Amino acid sequence: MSNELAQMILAVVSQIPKGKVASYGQIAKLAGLPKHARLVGRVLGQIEDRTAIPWHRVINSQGKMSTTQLTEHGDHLQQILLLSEGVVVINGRVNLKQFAWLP
DNA sequence: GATCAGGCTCTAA
DNA sequence: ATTAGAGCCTGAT
Repeated sequence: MSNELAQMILAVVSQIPKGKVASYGQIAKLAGLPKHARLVGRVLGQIEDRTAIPWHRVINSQGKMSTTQLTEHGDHLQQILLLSEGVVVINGRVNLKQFAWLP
């Protein structure tokens, strides 16, 4: 794993404004890594709970969450976090037209 | 929706 | 150093 790439990716993720979401591919592109969507997912999965990165604002291009994150309460953590910042999540899906982050 | 193939990194041998 | 397998994806069938 290259920390350089991870840092760039995390830097971009950190820039996602509250109440908006971005796709893996979009993050990769903004980080200057056009075809590295999968790497983004990998990096996030690695640091998701160890850092203060808003990983929950990153979803796939179809507006769905890749992993089913469950809390001790048995709820979808990512969904809860998004809802708490005003992003509407329906059936585990986000309305990209409305909440996609447009830099 | 579900499926397929593409493009690229990471890890383990 | 090279090879092979697998992956929290995407865009087009």
